[in-house]
Amino acid sequence: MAAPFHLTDANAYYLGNDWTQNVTGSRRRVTQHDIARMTGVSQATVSLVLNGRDDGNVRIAPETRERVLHAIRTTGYVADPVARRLAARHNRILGVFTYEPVFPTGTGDFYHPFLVGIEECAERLGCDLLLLTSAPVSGGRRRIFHDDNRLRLADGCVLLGRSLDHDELTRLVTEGQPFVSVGRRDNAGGPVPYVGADYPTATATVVRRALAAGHTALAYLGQGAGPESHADRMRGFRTALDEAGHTPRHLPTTDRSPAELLDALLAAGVTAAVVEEYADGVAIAQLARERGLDVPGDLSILALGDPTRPASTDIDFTGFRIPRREMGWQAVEVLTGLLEADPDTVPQRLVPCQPVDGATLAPPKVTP
Amino acid sequence: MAAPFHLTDANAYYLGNDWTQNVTGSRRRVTQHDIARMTGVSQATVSLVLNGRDDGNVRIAPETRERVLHAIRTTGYVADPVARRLAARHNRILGVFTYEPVFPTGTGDFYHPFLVGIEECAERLGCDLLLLTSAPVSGGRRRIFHDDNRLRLADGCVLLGRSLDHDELTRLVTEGQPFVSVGRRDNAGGPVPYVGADYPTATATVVRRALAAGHTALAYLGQGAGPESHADRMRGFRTALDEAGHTPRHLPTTDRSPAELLDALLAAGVTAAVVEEYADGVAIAQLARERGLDVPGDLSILALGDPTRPASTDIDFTGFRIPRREMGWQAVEVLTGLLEADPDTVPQRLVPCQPVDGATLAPPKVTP
DNA sequence: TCAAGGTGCTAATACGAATTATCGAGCGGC
DNA sequence: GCCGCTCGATAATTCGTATTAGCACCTTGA
Repeated sequence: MAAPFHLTDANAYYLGNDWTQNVTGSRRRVTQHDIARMTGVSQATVSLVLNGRDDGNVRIAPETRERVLHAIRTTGYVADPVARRLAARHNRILGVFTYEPVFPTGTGDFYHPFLVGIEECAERLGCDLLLLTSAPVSGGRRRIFHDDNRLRLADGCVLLGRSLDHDELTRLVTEGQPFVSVGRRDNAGGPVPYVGADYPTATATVVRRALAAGHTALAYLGQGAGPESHADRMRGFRTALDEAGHTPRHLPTTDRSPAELLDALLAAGVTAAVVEEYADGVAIAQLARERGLDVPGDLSILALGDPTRPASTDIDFTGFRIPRREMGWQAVEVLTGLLEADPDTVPQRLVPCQPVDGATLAPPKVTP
Repeated sequence: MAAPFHLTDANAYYLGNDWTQNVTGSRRRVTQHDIARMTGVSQATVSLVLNGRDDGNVRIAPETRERVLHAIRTTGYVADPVARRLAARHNRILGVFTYEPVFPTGTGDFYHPFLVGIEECAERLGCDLLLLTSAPVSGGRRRIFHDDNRLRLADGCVLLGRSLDHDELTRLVTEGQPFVSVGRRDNAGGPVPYVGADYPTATATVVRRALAAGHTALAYLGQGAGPESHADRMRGFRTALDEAGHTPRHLPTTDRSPAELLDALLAAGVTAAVVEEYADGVAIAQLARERGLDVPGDLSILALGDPTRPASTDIDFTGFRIPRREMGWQAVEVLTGLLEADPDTVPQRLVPCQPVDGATLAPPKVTP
């Protein structure tokens, strides 16, 4: 296969075929130079007019300005963003990098809400979004850094992903690449600008609700370690229980079937299960009901966030919602703040999660 | 200012930290010029080595090549994609323009499947995607052309939208902007490269199934005109009925309530309704059932494509599925084909729709 | 010994816009 | 008539890479 896109003067662009050549037969786009020649001024003047410069050092006669603007209007000239970026070092384009496809096919469309927020904010700020889809996959995930990395085409970059690669993060920090991480937020060769969900607070709040309902035997189901998102939930869980003077129990889920987990819960006399992974909550709840248990009567189940894996259920879990759209929005805010070196921008943010009332929390039954 | 490894109070450190400066304190990246000075060669040589040029006109001594490569490796030099693009006049970036937000919040997420296909193909081809989100809204929709249009950053552009603006399309053609329209496909000041769904064939197939089931009184519900997607369906409908020698009936939906439509259908003795708009099918079916009619026993309903407006129902309509993902994929293929001026690329394509068996088609009851 | 040919590299320039130092013209004041 | 000043615009340079013409040097061969 011939290398696609190898466009030199020898082929597409300049050869002019029916499909990419314009009606006048010319193959070059209009440049500032063209405008300049048309209006009898210099390229510099065109640039100055375009940028509305009219300060102390630079003055353009209104008449000239009008002539130039008119030519621009009639030719439909638009500045080449690439040249602009090279010369001015910015182009109001924001990169978006994910470690998985941005538009996943699965139902558990994890990135979508983030993108909604990112797009909303970008649109409001007049920025375009560059999806770094070309990053080659190696070792099962996309890599930011490779031989033809186009990150720098954008002014800065939003990183989306449940597990960002630590080394790549480090390299970004080291190279001074402006970026914001959505989710991941530990240091990597320096402080990392991030927008995360406030899992500790949200988890603690949920746990306190369970405590208020009368539960004393609560267990945390999940890893409780590894990614910050997990460790943070566990931390919130611990905090709330410690406050109340109850023992925090931890039931690791790795390599255990829902049945084993449920058995373990019941054997330990747990009345409220706090599940890290939504899908685990679904499995446990279904199994419990199949066994004739009442959820939440016999067992309350609290879900720490929306599904990240596809999980279909009609159960309305009590817990919280991860503010993904809001996080996307704020990520763009942080990024543009960094780019403008705005001292008022807080570059590390935790966004509160939204509590979900749901129907899986009830006071524990009093053991006879 | 060295980055501390342990932060007791991270916030204290944030103040005054330059978040876009790299660790060495220098803001400048390594350039080919730097490499050249380090190795005692010229910038041109570095470029030649980097591009692996070693043909008739250009020769580099293996020893020199190694020296340069070594310097590149130790400095971690990466070519600036911006400068590269400026010189090469292409950048493997494909623009994606939609007339509505790319990531709609509504449930009827119309663009998503297209985007999935577009991204898949772009990833395979090593292209990045530029979402033209900064297009300002005027007159209720986004405009491609405006004073700070960034379309030209991309090599070419995929146009998504149920109703592309004819004038803007014309301008794209006139200016010789490489683009592909997904959906719309009439000429606009010249032939328009497009990827569309094969509505005529799909509709005719559905109608033939109804005919095979014994229906003879079929009616087309919908505009049947206007956007090509509507006109095409109508055409397929007509073709299949003409073939079979039955009268094609048309029931325009504009300004008519579902009740009126159902009344009209029944009054005309129609046994199978072929609905242009999924949502109309839902409304009619529900109403019919409320009135005690059996769907499909008393009335078969055939849906010509997936919902474009949000419509929730548990009815499993017989009809066809629009191959949106496939269309997105092929749009990228066409676009890159145009860019490469590949003579083998067919720049106007109709993709077959996937038949859906469903449960809303049954033989008509024999009238006593 | 001199032309022919090959080898290895560089100087110069293009790409398109942004920016700065500078220049000429016009004008008023003394 | 000259200085100083403002106004209006331009030439020249920058950004980092790609490309091409051509130069200097070497080796052959006759």
